[in-house]
Amino acid sequence: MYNGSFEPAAESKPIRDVAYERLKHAIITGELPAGSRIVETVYAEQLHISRTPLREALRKLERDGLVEYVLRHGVVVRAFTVADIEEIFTIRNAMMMLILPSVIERVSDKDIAELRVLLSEMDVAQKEEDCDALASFNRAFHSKIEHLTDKKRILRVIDDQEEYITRFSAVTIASIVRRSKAHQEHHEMVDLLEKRDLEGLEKLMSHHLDESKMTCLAAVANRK
Amino acid sequence: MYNGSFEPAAESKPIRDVAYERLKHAIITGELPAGSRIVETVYAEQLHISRTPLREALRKLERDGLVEYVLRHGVVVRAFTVADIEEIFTIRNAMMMLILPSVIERVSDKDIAELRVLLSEMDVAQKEEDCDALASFNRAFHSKIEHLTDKKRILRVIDDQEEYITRFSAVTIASIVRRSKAHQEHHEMVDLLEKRDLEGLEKLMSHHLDESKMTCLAAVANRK
DNA sequence: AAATTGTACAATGTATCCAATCCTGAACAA
DNA sequence: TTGTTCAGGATTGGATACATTGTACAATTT
Repeated sequence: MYNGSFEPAAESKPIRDVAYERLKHAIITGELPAGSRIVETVYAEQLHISRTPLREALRKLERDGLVEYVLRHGVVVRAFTVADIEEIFTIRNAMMMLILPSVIERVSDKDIAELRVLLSEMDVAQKEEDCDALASFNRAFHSKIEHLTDKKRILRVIDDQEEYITRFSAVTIASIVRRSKAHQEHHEMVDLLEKRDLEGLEKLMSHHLDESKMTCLAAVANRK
Repeated sequence: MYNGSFEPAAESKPIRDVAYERLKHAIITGELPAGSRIVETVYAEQLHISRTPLREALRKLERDGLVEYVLRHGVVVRAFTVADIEEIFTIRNAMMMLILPSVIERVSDKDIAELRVLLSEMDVAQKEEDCDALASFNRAFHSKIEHLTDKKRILRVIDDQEEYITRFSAVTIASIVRRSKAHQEHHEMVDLLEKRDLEGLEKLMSHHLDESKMTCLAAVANRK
């Protein structure tokens, strides 16, 4: 079936994965707010696919914990409480501490150079107050550092948790004060990485994540 | 469709979840060893269901990380390396440390009494060298302690990781020396819980998990 | 008016069908 | 023997059809 897009063939992945990513993105960005009911027929039609692949996507989201399945009632987007955010950052912080030694051990000069390139791009976004770009660079920056580890399973836990809070990243970055402080800390992180200073990096990263948590909690509390 | 069983109605959950649990169990117990290919039609027929719910079950297993999906080739049961086991125990240990304070805080006298009942059942299994029973009691014991926390997300991470190692629990328990030592430690744990001794419990639990990891690693290494 | 029952519609649960792709192996040529 | 091609079966990907369940609301009864 022709879906109206101009993807140049390839069609490298199953349509269910496309649906999965679309829905996940919609949930993470808040386009589909907590409590939204996802009716199979509606979204199948909207994505121009049949119910079968859509349902497979929903099963994945279910295991991700992003949606909740109610027996014979379909799936509903799950809500996040303050306690959830607390836990997510707690997990993320603890896991980060577990991988940092391997990150320090494995980081190459090339990696550091690449991180500095990213930083310079972030400098621009920071100066221009382009929050969207900053949010995406932010994520790329942290992701790049995390992926220096060889601990694949721990990394996966971190990635999973980060996915949950991506929906709040725009909110977090909106705080001008925090934004400039965080930006500075990113520079410091690369410096510490270059010096292979594990202890310093542990302290800074832990602090960085704590601050991020605080801003996130404050932002979410304000929402109400 | 009538499936030949005598379940007295209820039929509380979708057939896809039954398939999911069956397959998960088969993978965890090793009935489906690493590398096994799961052909949809074969297992659909075997479980007397159609491919649709089976595929939904596979998508869940995929997100669990228990099987790997190969494009247009279906799913294959994933293998566990020594590094995987290392990481799983590392994660489990770190997460356990995060929830223990809340466990100590929330444990009631009733909980302790129930744990002591479990312990006495384990005494019997230990004396009779009933390894199967012991393995299942073991899991119940740890599960009960962990579920005393109110940190649902951290608990979920722990549960996820434990699922992965359940397939090795029988192997771990087979070691007579470790078995009796572990049994003793379980008694000590309840004592420390009763005394609300957080620090002592942290130390013991961490040690307990480390020993468990060692035994597990040794057993897996021997396999080769 | 309140409660209850009946009925139609809407949504999920499951099965089946068709299409696209991949793998295998036989046939054949170099 | 070795490589190549092509036919056919096996298997996944996706769409559709059918079955079951739940819900809302109207009609009816008390």
